[in-house]
Amino acid sequence: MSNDLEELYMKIWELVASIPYGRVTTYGAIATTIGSKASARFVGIALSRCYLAPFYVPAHRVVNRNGLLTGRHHFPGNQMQELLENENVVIIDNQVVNFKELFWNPMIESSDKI
DNA sequence: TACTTGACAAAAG
DNA sequence: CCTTTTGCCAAGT
Repeated sequence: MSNDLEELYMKIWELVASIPYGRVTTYGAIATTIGSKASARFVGIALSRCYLAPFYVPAHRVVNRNGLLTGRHHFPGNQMQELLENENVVIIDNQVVNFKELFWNPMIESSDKI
């Protein structure tokens, strides 16, 4: 695997790791923040391989642009939803309630604020 | 090497 | 409002 690719993975993983507790973001937003090198699809790939990350990646805080938990089948059982609920995120019908309010924009809020 | 898949998204019909 | 199309790009087979 090329180093360029690994660097891109690292950027994505780091960004995901910086998502505040109890907040969520989207694949597209991450891709936009990383730059033109990335695409929303690529972010999905990076997360599917987040077990390669040298640190913990809270992938459950990343949902699709509708607030839908499309990545849930990559977690054992119902863990994605359970993890979010542990962070006081309410989920109904595989969708994040208050998604608009809980959405964390990595471009604007990227590390502090809330 | 070629074809298919997919943790996406935006636009068109 | 729902389905299809298109762009995207690495990974798996």
